[in-house]
Amino acid sequence: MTATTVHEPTHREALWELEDAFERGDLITIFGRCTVEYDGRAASSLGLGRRLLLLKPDGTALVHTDEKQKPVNWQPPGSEHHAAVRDGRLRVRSVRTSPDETLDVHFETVEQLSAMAVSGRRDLSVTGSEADLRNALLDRPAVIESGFEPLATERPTDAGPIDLFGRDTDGRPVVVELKRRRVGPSAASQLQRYVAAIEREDGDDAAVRGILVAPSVTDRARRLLAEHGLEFVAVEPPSSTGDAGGSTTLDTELSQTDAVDDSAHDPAGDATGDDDGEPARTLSADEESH
Amino acid sequence: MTATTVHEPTHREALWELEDAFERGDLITIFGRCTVEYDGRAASSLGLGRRLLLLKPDGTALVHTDEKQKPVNWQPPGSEHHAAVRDGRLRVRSVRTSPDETLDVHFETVEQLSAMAVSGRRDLSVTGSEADLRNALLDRPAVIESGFEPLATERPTDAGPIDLFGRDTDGRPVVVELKRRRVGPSAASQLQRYVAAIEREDGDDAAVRGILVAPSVTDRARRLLAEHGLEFVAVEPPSSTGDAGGSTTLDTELSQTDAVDDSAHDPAGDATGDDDGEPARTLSADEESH
DNA sequence: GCCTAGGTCCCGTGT
DNA sequence: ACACGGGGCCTAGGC
Repeated sequence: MTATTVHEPTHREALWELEDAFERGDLITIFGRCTVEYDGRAASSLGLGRRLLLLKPDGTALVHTDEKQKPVNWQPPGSEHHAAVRDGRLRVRSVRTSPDETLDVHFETVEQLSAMAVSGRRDLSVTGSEADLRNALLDRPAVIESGFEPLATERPTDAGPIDLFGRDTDGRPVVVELKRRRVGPSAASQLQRYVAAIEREDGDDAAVRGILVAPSVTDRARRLLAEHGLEFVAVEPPSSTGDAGGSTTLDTELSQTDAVDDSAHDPAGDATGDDDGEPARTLSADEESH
Repeated sequence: MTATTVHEPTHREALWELEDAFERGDLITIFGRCTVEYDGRAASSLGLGRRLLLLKPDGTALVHTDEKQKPVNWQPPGSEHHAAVRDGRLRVRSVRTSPDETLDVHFETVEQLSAMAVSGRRDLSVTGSEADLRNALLDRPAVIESGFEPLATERPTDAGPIDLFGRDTDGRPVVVELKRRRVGPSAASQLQRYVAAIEREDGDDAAVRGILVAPSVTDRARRLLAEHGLEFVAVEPPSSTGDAGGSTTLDTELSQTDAVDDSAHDPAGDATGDDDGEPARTLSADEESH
């Protein structure tokens, strides 16, 4: 039996169970009527109510209600849990330093307390991240633009690391910013920062191009891109189920790879002139690290 | 008794309990050996292990291990929970649409299943937010700069809403961006976007000033600010316990309000020239919306 | 420890 | 619905 539960314990019984569970490194759930106070980076307080407190052996504390994905109050990993009986209530206090933060949960009554031994893998492999998108594009750089040659990923600049850096067929440097989902103004600004940084650093006469690669872009972001002569290429993230126009299931082979549309990019700079109707291409990311 | 628990139930017993709990709108916890698969905006899978599944009546599903604050897998509010016995395992499936997402948790064995009726307030009042900082500054605009006159908050522009907009003693428009914590490059870019937008819209001859108000700024962000002629004012967020130099406890009265330093801001633009050692001022935000 | 940026971000607010 | 930005964001990766 790896899970022990007590119902309606006295505060003192609950305290004993808690101390034992802390000792064993168990995952602990406490359900009961409680108040919650937090003070640290901000401050908050929560009146009486039935809630679930989750205590992890790594120092995490989570207070959950019946709504929302995020806990109504919490303490990050690395905190220290302490339990005590004060003024007829069970007080569970979770504290950490740098920054100094304290979470206090005062239980008027504990309806249930459980302790469980957790085990097993906790690392999961996620597909569909921006890194997957980057790898897929490294395999098929022509999706960005026919003849695009990748030179570096995460290239450092004064303004931060560039997702993907390369050169176009004319030999002009190209800064590529990747996003796994629809982008807003901040992504446009981010790309603009990087382009400006490369222009300052390389200082070549050749103008630096900036291309935002994402599934789609908001109107405002599109305008901001245009203002700075930046470009946009629509690409669905790998493993996305969403499709724009009866897309086929993801194959390892991308269908119209070299049908990159003959419209030459205009060197003038008022780019982003791709037709709006252009459907986003879907990428697969079967091969890791090629 | 508002919490019911069954230990080591058969899958069929667990299923009955689950259906009842769904019906009652209870908060449910299931602890046992399980695998987890997710497919939707991304995709992931997680091998066998002992974990805690939390199901909320609002459709939220959370899979927690013994580490980290964030669940290892989850489903947002609005999803629909379904339970079934398949291939000798208890399958809990949480599904939502737009975007289409499915979370499957397959329990090989259920060690414990609990259902509890949650109640009580779930809204908490947090102090120390950016809005509190804004209100404090509206009460004491001289903290930003002697003679600064606030004219609008959340003023809309082509680039998005400006936190605080006003005028300096020379009548020049001032864009203020507020941050409750140390800022990096993105905040500098954000401010720059807003300043450019105001310059385009108002189109006055008077140059638009931009001031970033935050507790502190990174080197990179400071350089970016300087490049665009933007300024920085150090202000601690209200209710912060952190102090730079034996700060007093937060009073409603701010101590050296009008000791704003006589160094006139240079109209040239290579600003941000405040001495680095300048200690941040601490604000209180006692009065809401005065 | 700090810095930088991603995230199945979540979440509230406005349109 | 989408859009936009805040968050006690959290978390990972580098330095």
